[in-house]
Amino acid sequence: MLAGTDIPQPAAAPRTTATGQANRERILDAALARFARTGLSGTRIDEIAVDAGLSKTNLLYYFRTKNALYIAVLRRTLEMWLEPLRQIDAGHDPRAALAHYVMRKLEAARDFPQASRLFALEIMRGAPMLSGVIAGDLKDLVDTKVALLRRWQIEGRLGIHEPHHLLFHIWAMTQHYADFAVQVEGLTGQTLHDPVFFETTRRAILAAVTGMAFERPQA
Amino acid sequence: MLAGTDIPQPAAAPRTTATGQANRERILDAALARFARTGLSGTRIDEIAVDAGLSKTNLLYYFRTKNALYIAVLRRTLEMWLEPLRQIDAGHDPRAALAHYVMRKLEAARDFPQASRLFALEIMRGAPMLSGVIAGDLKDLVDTKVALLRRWQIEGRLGIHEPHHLLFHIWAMTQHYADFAVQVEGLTGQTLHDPVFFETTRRAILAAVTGMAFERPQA
DNA sequence: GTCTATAAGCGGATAGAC
DNA sequence: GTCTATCCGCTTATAGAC
Repeated sequence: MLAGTDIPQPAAAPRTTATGQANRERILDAALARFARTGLSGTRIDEIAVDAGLSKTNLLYYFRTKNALYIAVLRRTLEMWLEPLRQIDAGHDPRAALAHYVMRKLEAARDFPQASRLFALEIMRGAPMLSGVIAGDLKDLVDTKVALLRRWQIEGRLGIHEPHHLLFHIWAMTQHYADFAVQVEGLTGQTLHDPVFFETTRRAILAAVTGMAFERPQA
Repeated sequence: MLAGTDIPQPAAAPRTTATGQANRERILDAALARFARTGLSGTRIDEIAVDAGLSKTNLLYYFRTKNALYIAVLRRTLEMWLEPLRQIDAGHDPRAALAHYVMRKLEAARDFPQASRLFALEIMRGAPMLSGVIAGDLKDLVDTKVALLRRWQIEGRLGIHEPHHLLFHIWAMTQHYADFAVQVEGLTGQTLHDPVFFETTRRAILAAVTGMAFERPQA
């Protein structure tokens, strides 16, 4: 699942499993919510503890340091972040595959905006904890998908633009609604939780993707 | 320039102008670079001081508190952030206006990525310092441009998608290359400073915009 | 596993001389 | 305007009883 290009594994904390396993989960949930909003340094460990219904000391029993907790959150969220991209595969029609990918990513932006924001913050500060993943697992995955897109191009089933940009732009547009939700809501009064707004957004993104992938380029 | 929906004005600091005005500038530059990377809480005031070639105490002579400095940086950068959008106006052909806007935004992503990141971080933490701007100046500006886009739609010169999304997606795609530059470079080995990469990026974005704005929607 | 201290350090901010 | 010295609060982390 995660190879040598892993997020550094923090010193193991007690895993004796019991009610303690539930605590662990609640801590990770609370930590994700906080870290995704205020970042690593902007988040206080006792805020997380309160959110999780524990004392600060007790939290530190489960995760020895704030940084270890942060890394644990990053690891737990990573798969959710990578997974939708895995689903693009040669078995599908390019158009259907891209439409499906957009749908998955937009659902993720609606249902798990924190995951998007967590990685956005991490990447924006230079990805000190994720550089290995970006250069490793993510790059491998992206390279694979880019190769597939190129094959589709050669077969004439996809437009001429550089496949990397196609992926970047799908990420950019879908994640925008998670990362900048405050701005989107401030300017339109709406969120992806409104089914009509969700659908309008999805169609606009799809039109953009279609423009990149399936239309004849202009002179 | 900035109305009642302003960023809160911090207590005035000495403006006696001299060599001190130059210091002021250097502090603001250094602060922008730091804040745009590590955010308000992740940035230490003495790091900024060192970058600006001053002592921490001396920095605090010019800006009484870290927060006041942060607000000053935000204010100084705001116009750069808003300006490209102002240039879309009725005098232009829709296609040319959008192409010009994409160009401006992508140049900004290349030349002033810090501005983009600064506001991205601020918005992601819930925009505590910018909520007034978003609800005020930015909303007014966006509303004006959206109205223009709608007029173009009625005249049949623009596609059927919600104009807000057109703007959001242009922001998302262009700013992606600033905000996620580390990831883009990690995955492609390239940056917008490479003229070929810049041009390829620009064309892909334009194709997306064209898909949203000028192509017949699919069934 | 959870609690009550408490240590330890960092970083923002002030006082006051020069 | 700039420096030295210092304060003080906040936050992470530990010690050790229950």
